[in-house]
Amino acid sequence: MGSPVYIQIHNEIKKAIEAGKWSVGDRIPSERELAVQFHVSRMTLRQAIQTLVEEGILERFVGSGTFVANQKVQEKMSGVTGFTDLMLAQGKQPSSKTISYHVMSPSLSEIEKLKLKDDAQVLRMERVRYGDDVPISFEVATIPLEIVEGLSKQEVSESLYRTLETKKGVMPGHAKQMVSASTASERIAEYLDIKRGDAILRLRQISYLQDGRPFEYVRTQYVGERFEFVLEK
Amino acid sequence: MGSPVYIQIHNEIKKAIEAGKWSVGDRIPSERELAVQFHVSRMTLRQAIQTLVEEGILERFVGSGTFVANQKVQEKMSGVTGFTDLMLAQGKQPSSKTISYHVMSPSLSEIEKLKLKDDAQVLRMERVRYGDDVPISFEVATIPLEIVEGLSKQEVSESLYRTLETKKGVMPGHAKQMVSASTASERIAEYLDIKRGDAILRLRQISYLQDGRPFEYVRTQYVGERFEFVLEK
DNA sequence: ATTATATACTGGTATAGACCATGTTGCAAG
DNA sequence: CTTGCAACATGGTCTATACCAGTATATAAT
Repeated sequence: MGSPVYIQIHNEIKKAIEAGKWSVGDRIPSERELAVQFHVSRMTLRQAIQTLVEEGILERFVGSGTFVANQKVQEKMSGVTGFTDLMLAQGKQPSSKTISYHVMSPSLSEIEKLKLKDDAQVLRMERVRYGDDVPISFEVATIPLEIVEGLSKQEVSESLYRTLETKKGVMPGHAKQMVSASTASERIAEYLDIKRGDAILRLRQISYLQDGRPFEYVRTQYVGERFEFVLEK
Repeated sequence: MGSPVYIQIHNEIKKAIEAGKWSVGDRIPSERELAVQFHVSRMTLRQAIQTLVEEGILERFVGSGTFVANQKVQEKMSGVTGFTDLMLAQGKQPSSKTISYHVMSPSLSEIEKLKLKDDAQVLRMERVRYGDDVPISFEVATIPLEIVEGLSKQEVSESLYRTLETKKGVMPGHAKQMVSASTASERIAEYLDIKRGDAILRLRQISYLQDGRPFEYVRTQYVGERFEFVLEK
């Protein structure tokens, strides 16, 4: 396992809570107890708890203990969740067509956004996304090769987020999104079944793992007429 | 005196930065050096640095050092704060021209979004917003009349958020935003000094007070070429 | 039974060391 | 002068321990 011990413990505790070992309001064992259970020092255990507190999953009270907080599930999905869940949440059947799928040397922009080493290779995918068989977006996704090593094309294409959690034990953290507007080029218009010059909502998203490493850079062009981005803040 | 040592150190470093001892981009002494200077262990010193990093005042890079960050005031503002602060945060001089300013009966859409009673009146403003004298957006803002009762036109136009806090003691809470893309109509293109058909980023925003009452409904059309919406999640 | 008090337990702070992976730098080899 | 590499510096992680200030609980005094 590559990740630090406290991240591993963080993940184990999080899973235990999700699995129902403790419910909202329950007190979890004390730091000293957990430190023994996980065979680490209390300071390390505290670091794991700290990250869970920062995520709002746990609450601490001196003298009383550490408790499971009442999760506010809300908007945090908006950025970090993928297209698939987004469509399903709106009752639409998601599908996609892969236009290209190549390993290549990254562009300067990709090197910068993904903080790549000069000699790093990336996987670049172009896809058209559909909701109920209507084209919704054209996207170009770039992923450092080291992230997807050992994963099949299907695993990467279908649901990268879920695959990363399951197979690699790494969890997406935050994401940075830049939204702007433009108009469709001839090529994109063809893919999206619209006319050249029609309105396009552009979304550039850099997704980061919990340790801060960027793992995906996606540039998406949404059909303006068919897509709306909802945010709560 | 009562506060923990790491908070005291936090304050001292923060003051030193504000006093100009280090500027944005400067590297501050290493953790080991500072630990000696402040007569504390490195772990304690790290805790002080940690709080400053969380506040966005410092940035850390392994192998390189710890640096004074260029304050990104940005994102949490993005929704609930107004245009004025948004521009100022990006170092641009905000200004605006009011196109219209009328009290009227609300449209059906406005009644729904602002949860108005049937006989309620609203204030509707149309404005063009500029950053450094370049047109950035055209917006239509609708506010229930009861919210702005007793406020001058200037107070409403200039910075509604600040005025509400100061004069009425109510604080904006969350906001819901819907983002989409379209192209400019003839009228809007003229206001924004672009061509008909140019890309427009549309933002519809409903802002709520902390008690959950909606107090503002704004529809903004941003010039696609001149505006980018940055989000972090 | 109620109230006071002592005790045990909790998370919060702090220490002094250690090792690691990565970034920087200066020196040696070409 | 450039290149490659070794030495060094830096933040990141981790240990084992200690004491503190709050909270909860069992115990003793009323």
